[in-house]
Amino acid sequence: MNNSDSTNSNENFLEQIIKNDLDNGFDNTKLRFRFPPEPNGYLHIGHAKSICLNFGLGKLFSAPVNLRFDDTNPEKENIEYINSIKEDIKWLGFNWDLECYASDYFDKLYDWAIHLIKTDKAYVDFQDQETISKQRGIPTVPGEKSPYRERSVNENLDNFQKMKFGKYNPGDCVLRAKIDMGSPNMHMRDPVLYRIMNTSHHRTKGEWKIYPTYDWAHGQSDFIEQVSHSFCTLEFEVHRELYDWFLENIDQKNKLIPKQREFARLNLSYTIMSKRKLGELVDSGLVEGWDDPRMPTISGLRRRGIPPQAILNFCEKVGVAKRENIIDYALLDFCTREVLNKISYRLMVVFDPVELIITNYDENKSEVLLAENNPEDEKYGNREVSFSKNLLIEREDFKEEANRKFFRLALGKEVRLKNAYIIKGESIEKDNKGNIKKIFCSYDPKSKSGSGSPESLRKVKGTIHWVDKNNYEKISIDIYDRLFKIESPDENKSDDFKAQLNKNSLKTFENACGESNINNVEFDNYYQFQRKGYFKLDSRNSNKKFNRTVTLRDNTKF
RNA sequence: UGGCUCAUGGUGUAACUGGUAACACGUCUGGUUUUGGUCCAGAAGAGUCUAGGUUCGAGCCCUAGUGAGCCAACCA
Repeated sequence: MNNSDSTNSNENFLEQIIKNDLDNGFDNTKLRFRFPPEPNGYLHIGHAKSICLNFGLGKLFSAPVNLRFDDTNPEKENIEYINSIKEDIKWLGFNWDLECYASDYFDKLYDWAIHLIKTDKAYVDFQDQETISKQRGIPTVPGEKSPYRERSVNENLDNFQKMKFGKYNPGDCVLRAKIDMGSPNMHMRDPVLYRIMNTSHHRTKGEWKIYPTYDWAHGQSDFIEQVSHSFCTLEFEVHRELYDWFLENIDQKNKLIPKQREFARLNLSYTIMSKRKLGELVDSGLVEGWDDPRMPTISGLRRRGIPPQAILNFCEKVGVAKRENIIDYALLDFCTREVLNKISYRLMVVFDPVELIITNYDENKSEVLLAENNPEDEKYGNREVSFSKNLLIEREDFKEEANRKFFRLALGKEVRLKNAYIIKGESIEKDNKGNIKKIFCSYDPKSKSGSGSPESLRKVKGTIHWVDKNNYEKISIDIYDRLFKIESPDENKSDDFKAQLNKNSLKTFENACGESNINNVEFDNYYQFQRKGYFKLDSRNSNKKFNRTVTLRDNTKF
């Protein structure tokens, strides 16, 4: 399960940056990383990449990793998201050092803002948002200065304090850094540090009327926590100049200055990574919730039955670089199967049953047969499965006439019943619509599986699963397909991304028939329904509903 | 006055301070198998965006193009 010796042989460019710093004399005891989610939604597989990266670096360099909630926008954030984020990280198996909140630094941030004003590097601007936006210009044309830009320090101090104490209303004014309206980098054209909001914050409640922007809060939070390396995704690359400017201009000396570096975010084919869009799917009821098994959220993957180790392996294989990418969903499937094959308990479940009658089997007889729980690991032991004259098999496992590529049951053809006997198709009975109602076959009494008899050792091409018609349990099964019809729905910038949804992403089998052992399944275990795929008990329903995690690899060619 | 970033088989990632491309997934063969699973063996598939340059030698360095992404929220 842990292929670290083969996959870790190449270090990614962020590891190389850290090693270079170490080689150049950086004190390795000063290494510290952080994972800084905004609590405005649930974490998804893209965040998993970042989590694996940051916490993985922590493990590699024996350095602490903080969990920091970037909670600077109370209008979008809430406690439910905070709790889900913590749960997901723990489920993935990581432990953070400090649990931090940007909101814990609001006082310090305020003091630094005062310092910026006093050093004539920030000012209160009373223009409306639209005017400020226009003045900022466009990337190819320099912006123009705000008429409030040259007000006196005392005036700015006074107004900023009034902002803080609620003397102004939202939209009346903002605090801006005084940097360079002519910079080719738009983020340097006097960015906003504080805006006024009357919204109550989930942690500071009504204490603040002003809230810091991302740019003003993030780097300083890294600094306060003495994070050595602050890794974020590519879109923040243009923010780096501002990140560094703030750190240079706050009144703090002789402390470690964090280094921001950027890597490419993860994209998965046929799904989306935008928290906003995922939230829209939830709000519009198009999915059952953030943890809908079709969602690329960590909670969705968990509910679907993907084990945490599979996600860890996936993130390892995906790598870390600066190139835009779309990862093939097949890679996630591979990682899932690789882990599940080793740890899942096998059961037999018939999804779409048709009756099979063994003509030469005694009507009053029944047997208890032995079946392996996991052929990959004998420690999983065996289970007992009941067998009788009347069975149920998968409708698609029978054909009246079959070509040479069809390895299953057909008239005149032999096939093995998994864990039981070799049978031969003899005849069928149809209803007046032509649907097959019953399949009659004969069995070879000496071919019992595991008996060791020459007959049991005979080579027959196909093996099919079955359940005893006199002893089975009805269960419900949800199977899933890709959420979107197109490979890269996130590329669609418009809001009608929902039009690209795959309407057939969910299919339910209400009347699947499982061997009676299905009564003993446990929620924490993973299961393989033989020949059908991997399944997990659903977390929101009774113990009779399963989610299909992923199919088995299938080379069927007929 | 535009700036920044990226470009290697179908996909993703490698290739140490230059020595004619490797690994994984996927695809295709064959073998084993009481899961058309697993496992085992093997194959095809890029000559590294283009054009120049430096060099004995360039995927790596330089120049110029081309293509893609990001930046003009009081979002993060």
